Amino acid sequence: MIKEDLQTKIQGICTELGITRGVVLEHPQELSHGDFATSIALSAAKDLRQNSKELAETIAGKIRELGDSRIASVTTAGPGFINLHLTQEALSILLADILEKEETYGKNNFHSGKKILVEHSSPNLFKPFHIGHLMNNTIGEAMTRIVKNTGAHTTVISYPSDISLGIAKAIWVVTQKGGEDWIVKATKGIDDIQNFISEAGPAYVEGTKAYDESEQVQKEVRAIANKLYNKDLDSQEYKIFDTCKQLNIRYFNFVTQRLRSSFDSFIFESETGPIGKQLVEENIPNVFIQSEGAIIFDGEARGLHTRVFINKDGNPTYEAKDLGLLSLKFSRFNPELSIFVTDHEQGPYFKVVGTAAGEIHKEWQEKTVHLTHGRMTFKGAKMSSRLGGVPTAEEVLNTIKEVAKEKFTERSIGMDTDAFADMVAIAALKFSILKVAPGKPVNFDPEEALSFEGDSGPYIQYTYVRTRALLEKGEASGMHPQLAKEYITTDLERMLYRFEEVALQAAQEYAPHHIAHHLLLLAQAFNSWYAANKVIDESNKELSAHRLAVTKATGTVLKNGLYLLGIQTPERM
RNA sequence: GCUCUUGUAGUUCAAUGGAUAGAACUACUCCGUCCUAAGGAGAAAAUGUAGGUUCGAUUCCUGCCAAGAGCACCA
Repeated sequence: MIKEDLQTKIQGICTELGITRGVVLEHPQELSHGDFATSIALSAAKDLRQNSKELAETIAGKIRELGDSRIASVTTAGPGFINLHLTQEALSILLADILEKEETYGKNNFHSGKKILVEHSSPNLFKPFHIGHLMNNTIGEAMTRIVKNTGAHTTVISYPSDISLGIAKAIWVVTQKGGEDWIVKATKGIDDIQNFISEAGPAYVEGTKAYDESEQVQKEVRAIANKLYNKDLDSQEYKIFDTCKQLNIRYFNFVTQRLRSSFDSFIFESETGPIGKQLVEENIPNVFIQSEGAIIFDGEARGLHTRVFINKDGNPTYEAKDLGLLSLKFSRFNPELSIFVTDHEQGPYFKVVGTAAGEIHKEWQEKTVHLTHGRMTFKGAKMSSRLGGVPTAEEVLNTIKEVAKEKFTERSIGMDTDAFADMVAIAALKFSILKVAPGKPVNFDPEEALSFEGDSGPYIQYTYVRTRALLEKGEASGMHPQLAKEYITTDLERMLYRFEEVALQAAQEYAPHHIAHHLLLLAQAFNSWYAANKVIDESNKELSAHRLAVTKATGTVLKNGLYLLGIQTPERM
């Protein structure tokens, strides 16, 4: 990467001058200041007891002496900034690199060869996949792709909750309705997962209500829960549970596929309890201690808060189950880095669990990275839900899709409108999540995301489509993308090569929004350039060929960038 | 109460301690165009508050104010 290369060279010069600080090269906000800039002279001036302006001039002189053919000019500015301008030849080489690599452009080897495990989208089976999961999936999928882009071998898993009192309640409802017979009816006797979910979705809520209202129901539900926990495979209830579980998993796969994400494996909550419990018991009293009849981790003694791992009844709590999950992750997949994504609210909770885990196996804590995302809040309660005000993922997607469809009928595109509307709807939603820095709450304004204007996924898709249309038109006129030997560089060309750096930064900081932000800047630069320059000009074929090459490079970067965000690129819209 | 997170244009978001705090939406002025106007150009608008560290602070530290979250057998 040109940035790293130049940085190393300048670092060498600075070290010779006795500067001990690390040189940081950045892109000045103002493009006219140059392609790269460093403020090393400003920060080092005091150490060396020198005037910062003079020091900047000294360093600039040494950089000029390097005679690097990529550097057009080295200037100093203000109190001691050093600005570098790249030569047109250097930019040409960078552009040619994009054109040559195409879909592989933007890859790096930051995690080359490493085994990385990612867990996200963990659903509560029997509860609908809701708006929160949509957010979790979007971030998890983007991080997976970004990490894969660094050369890692990734394995993606999900951790479905398949056992709880709540699930026993849902099974009770299904049993009341007629058990297996009802399931067959609800699925219309075939594999209609969607219909099953819309029929069975309310069961969870109904079960909770019935449970709260009747002691008899409570007794029956507990009996069911026992059968589930004890894996009473021959019981009617367990069979119903198993059928429902399989259908729910099918549904989960169905929804996540619609979102363009897939999973290599699952670890179920029902697997983690016994393992977690055993781990806790094996580590008394060095990690866990008895307190008030329960087994706890004394977080307060470590500056955190205390949590119960095994309750008075001797059952593992969520804490112990998460410990079991960690254990399974490392024993099954042996990752060098394990990433998982949850709601931001679980941050303090996992800090405690992580600390406890670290006292059992250091690597469990050291190799685990917890990414969190904020809650999604709504502006305007446009999307209703039968489930206590929390819209399901499908309700959200379908609402956006409908609006997208209306837009397309205006345009009348000659292709499958339905699939197409889905693609754009998902882009709008995902982008509105991913343009925000991680960990912050997302204020989702359906109107804004649906407007498809400004900072949006569809805006970038549209820009990409524009590049495709130009290239097609060029081909039709017999003009092929070809960089000119000499040309006047534009801001657009100077932005394209930065994508490599951005993709790396996103991986290093676990921050997909850097990519989203860069794509917006690039799309804007391209659209300005497009408005100011006629790309296909029959009277100047050489210039047209060059501009087509720049267009092609832009399209490549936009496409690769959207891919890393988990967003599809249409060829026409 | 204790702990943590967050306060940036009217709104939604950016900004590894650097140059004139960058976009988008909205309101305002233009471009009906010829390669896709889901576009482009222009003008207006912001760092919660009081200190501190620094050549330089939206960024680091402290107090205050405001919002959100977590804090014992739920998940």
